[in-house]
Amino acid sequence: MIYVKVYSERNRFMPVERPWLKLRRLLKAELRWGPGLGAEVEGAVLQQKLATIEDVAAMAGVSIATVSRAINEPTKVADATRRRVIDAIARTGYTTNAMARSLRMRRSNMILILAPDVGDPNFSNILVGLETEASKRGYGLLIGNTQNDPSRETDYLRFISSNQADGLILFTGHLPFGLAQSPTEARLPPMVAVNEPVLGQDIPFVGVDNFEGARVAAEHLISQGHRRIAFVGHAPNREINRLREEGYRAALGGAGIQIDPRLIIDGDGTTESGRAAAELMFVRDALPTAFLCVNDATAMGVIIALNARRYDLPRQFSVMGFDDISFASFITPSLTTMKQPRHRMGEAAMELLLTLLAGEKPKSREVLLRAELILRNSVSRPGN
Amino acid sequence: MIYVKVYSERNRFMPVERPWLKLRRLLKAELRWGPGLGAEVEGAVLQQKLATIEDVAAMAGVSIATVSRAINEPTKVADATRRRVIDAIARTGYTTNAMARSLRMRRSNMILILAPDVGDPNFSNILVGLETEASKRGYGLLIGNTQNDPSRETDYLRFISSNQADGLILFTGHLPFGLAQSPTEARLPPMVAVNEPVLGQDIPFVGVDNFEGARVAAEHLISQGHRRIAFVGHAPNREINRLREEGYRAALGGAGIQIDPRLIIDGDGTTESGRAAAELMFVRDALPTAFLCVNDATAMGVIIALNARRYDLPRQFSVMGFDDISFASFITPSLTTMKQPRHRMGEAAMELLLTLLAGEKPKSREVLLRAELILRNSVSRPGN
DNA sequence: ATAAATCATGAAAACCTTTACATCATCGGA
DNA sequence: TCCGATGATGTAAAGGTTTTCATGATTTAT
Repeated sequence: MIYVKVYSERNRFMPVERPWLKLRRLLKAELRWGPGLGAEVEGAVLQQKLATIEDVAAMAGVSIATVSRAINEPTKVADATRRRVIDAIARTGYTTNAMARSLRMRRSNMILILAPDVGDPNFSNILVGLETEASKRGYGLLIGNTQNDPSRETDYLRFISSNQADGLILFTGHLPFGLAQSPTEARLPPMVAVNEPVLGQDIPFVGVDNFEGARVAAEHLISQGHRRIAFVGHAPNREINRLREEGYRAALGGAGIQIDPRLIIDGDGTTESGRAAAELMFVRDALPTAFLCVNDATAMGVIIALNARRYDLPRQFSVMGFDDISFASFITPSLTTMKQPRHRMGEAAMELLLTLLAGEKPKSREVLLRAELILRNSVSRPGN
Repeated sequence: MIYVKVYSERNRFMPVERPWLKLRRLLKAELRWGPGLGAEVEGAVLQQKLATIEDVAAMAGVSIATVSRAINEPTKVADATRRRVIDAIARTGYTTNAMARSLRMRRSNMILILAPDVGDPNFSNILVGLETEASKRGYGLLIGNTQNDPSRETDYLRFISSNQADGLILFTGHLPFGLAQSPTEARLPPMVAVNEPVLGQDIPFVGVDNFEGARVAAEHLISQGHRRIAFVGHAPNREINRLREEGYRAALGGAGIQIDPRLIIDGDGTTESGRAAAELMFVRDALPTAFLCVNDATAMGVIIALNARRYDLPRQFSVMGFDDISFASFITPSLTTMKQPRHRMGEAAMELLLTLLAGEKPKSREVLLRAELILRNSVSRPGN
């Protein structure tokens, strides 16, 4: 059904002659550039108003269509003409108005980044990778800090729905609230989840292989001779924690080590949870020789607790983290950990999103990068 | 002078009748919405094409001008009409196309952030403040990572010159290369420098009062009884270092303490420079009782060096930093330092920029916030 | 009762591009 | 010599807003 407006008779206005509007348009060029531009070429950039494609066209003596082509499809214009246009562009200091272009092309060359906490150093390093790849391909980055607030998530989606952004990078681990209700995926904007996958939805994902990384970490401890290895950060409803714990279990299982359930300790990934976990070990009186922590923050908590109890690390206890956050190397003892390739994660995620955006089929909708074992001083052979 | 195009006779084309173009426009609404929208209201959002203001107008039975007014100046339309429009907006799922709006309004409600290193945690915390204030005022943030590369700086300026961003927040401490040559400030886009001022140019600035902060820090050490206080991070051509050293000198001068020039040590603010500085002290054999460091990274270097030499901190040496970076509390001993109000800096900078953007006169073109003394465990009375 | 001010609304311009369609010139081949 | 293909370029139509000016109707002031 088409909605048709029916005007009442009294409302059917007749257009009025307003010749000055036309006149204004004709005078525009002069109003803009003022007299003397031709002579004072250098002065062009001094004008307050920006040059438009029309100014360039007039100066080069061609139509605006030709100017546009000279810029966007240079092969389609004759050499001599192109030179004139380029010259005119230089003289006027013309820059394409991105708004007009976006309006016409229906794409903005902008990507919206939705992150729960922009201040998180883990995030900001990935951001650098995202930025590298985006700017290489001529895309700009728009950042949205949601603080896990659904209303802020919805709010930021306006950039998508208002055409201000073409695609979406998700750090939040869940669909933004405004999109969550959509029954099918068909209407979702192009997006890629990074760092944390979106569960239950088939959203393209770029992240680190947490299972494999944790397995490598645990195997390193085993290779050093540890048998009683605690896992700090049990949280089965958090995907990252769950996968890392799986990796830990796989490694121990592979080495034929029975896991003492008292060595699996809850933790939400904060430094404080690590500290509490270590204390709990002493209460339980079921001490391990090594702590494999779900992340570096947790590991730092463990180390702080052990230091406070005056243990000599790593002689009496080994500790491993995961992430390689920036101060992992500064704590005493410096932390042996699994390094996340954050820069590459960012690049890979942006690459995947831009592929999607171009309408091409990506090689794979899930990219898992390997974490790298970083050897420092928080791990040694047990029982010295 | 107006550039006038003179067409040769052969080029004066006559427009051709192409009635289908008109037809296409007339059919647009139906093509877009398909049949049955009226009946299937909930289905409106399911259409691929987004609703435009015209669709809303048709559905509400008013002109697009009235729809625009109902949205932007609600008081200017009659109550009954406004309700109809709002209803139609809800039914179509209409969102204003930001590109069209920006094109027309000549402003994008976007702010470009130019930072040398987006991954720097110091930066990212300020960013959170910027974001808070910006999103409160309906502005979006566009980030540009320049890595101090002039060509990247110039490149990012395209967002300004193409109207994709209305204003600029500068973290770089200098004008972006593309703007640097401009002889007068008149042509600079609205911008605010944050964290580091732009020297030699009258650019509005928001930062911390480095002089005052360093003075408070030094006075704290003096109040603990220290007299031989080293300053680590002498670098007179860096504004921040210079000011903090001035504050240190002012405090010592105020307390009547002669400064031993051997206690002033070069440093570029890196952890490594702190470590080297501490080593140098031992070489010079002119040991202080306390180290006032130009920033926390330097202080960490000093602490690492002293720990490595098996000194007992803070009993044998006190160390103070500046910044309160996130791991200042995790190193042993935890670092007494001056906390930068980063969140507030971000907010204040954005507030200042938006004031400028609104064409209003700001209260002050320079905002200096006070750093806060954070007492931890790296400072004690000397000579125990 | 009439003139003047106010109110609600519409038509069309303006913002600045890109691009579909059209035109003319030129060149190569028959 | 003529015809078709190709190449260079122009015209005008989108693209979706906001806003100026105009119009009648209604209210207020005289």
